[in-house]
Amino acid sequence: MLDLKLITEDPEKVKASLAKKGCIVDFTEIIALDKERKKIMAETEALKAERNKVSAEIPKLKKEGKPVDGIFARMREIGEKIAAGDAKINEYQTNINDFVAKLPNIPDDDLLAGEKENNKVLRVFGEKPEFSFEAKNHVDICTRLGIIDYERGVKLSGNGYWIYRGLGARLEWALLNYFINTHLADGYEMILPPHMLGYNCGFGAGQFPKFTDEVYWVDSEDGDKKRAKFMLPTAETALVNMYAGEIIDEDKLPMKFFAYTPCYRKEAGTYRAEERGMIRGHQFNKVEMVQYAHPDRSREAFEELVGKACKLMEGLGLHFRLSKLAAGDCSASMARTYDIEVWIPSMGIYKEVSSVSNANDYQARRNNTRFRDKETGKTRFVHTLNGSGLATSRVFPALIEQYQNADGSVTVPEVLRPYMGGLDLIK
RNA sequence: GGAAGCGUAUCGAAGUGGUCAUAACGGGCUUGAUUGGAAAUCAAGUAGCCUUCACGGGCUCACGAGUUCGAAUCUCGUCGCUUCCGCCA
Repeated sequence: MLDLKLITEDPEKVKASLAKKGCIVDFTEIIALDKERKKIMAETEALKAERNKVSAEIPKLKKEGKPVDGIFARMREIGEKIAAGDAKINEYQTNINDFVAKLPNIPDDDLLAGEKENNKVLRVFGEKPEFSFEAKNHVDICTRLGIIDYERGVKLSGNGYWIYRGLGARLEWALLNYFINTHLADGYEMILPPHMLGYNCGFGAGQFPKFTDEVYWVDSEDGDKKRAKFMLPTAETALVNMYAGEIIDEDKLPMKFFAYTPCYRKEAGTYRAEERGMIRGHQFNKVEMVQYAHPDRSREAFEELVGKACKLMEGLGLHFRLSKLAAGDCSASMARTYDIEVWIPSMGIYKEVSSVSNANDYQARRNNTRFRDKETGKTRFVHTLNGSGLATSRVFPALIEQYQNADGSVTVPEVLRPYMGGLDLIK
């Protein structure tokens, strides 16, 4: 959520910033509405002040036995005016809120405008693996090894679901454990949040109202979405709302968390045929990192999260790259996003395994997460940052393909072997 | 799922239509006094939001609606908590 003050004070600047994200808005109406709202508010509050004053005098007059009937008539009139004024203010406020809630975040100044084509590769890690044999895709390899059961996954839940089994399940679990242990070593607090969340979480994270149709809803028998629960599409949605409405001690910042959860997404629409296997599913595993940072130090927090995600990938020895996203390719809530993309040999492209973002105060404003500034004693909004660390659903196939051998076996990356009882080869 | 009770500041809690919202009373915390230092004691201070150039004004007693000249207080709805009962991987 943007600060309305920012808009009323310098609408042209906000307009230009949002345009970088491809969001074209006109603020003239909303500014006029806000002005009118303030005017009515001033009038209504003057009436309230009068009512409060007179109300305080009534018991005194009654005690003295003076007549109060005339006062009552006047007060009734004031009461009606106040009710009308409040209704008007509410109506305007609701309209303003709805408008502002739909605006995306302002991108950081250094971002290029435009979409994907303006993303910039910052760094490439490792090299594209060369195969002296005909390399296979991960679906064929996994099926042959019996470590992913795509067909029976579909039998259970339909298209977009698969079953990890045997060494596949263990490899998946090894990845997650490797991520978890790394975060623990870095001093992050481990969180296992509920997987079903209330509407307010989706709103606070900035995903609703835009994406209400792209998550799975449960327990909505009366059809009221505000009361139903949805399956979290990422642990960020939970982590970023843990302190909603609270005022945090400045000493506690930065707060660093990570959570493992499956992520549930509708991913509606048809995908290109090449997105086979586990590249895009309705349920995938992810370890998510979140930081609550002091606004003056959130850029450092951002760099830390990017560094951590890269370190995890480097540890696995995979070929990948780090990109800085153009303004229009960042998600709506985010001021800045770097993507980590892994090379999928069979597809000949890089696929996202981690997205690290700084929301600045956008999410904190939506869910009212503040801290008390020690120097001024005033409250300020925190900055929230998140990053995958990492999502397995792309790492797994990349690993299978990049580590495949001529005989169809797959070498287990060294860093994962301790988590798999020392196993070095899946065959 | 059923029944009852409850929701007031940092915590416990008083207030049952106006003179009780910076909010009684008590605890905690901060500062000061006292002390060699501490404990104990004493004193002072311990919301957030909106609005205004400012002085000031307004709002908030879980949330929302209603009754009333006036609501923390009465009525209804929603949410949450506690206890008891039922069910249960």
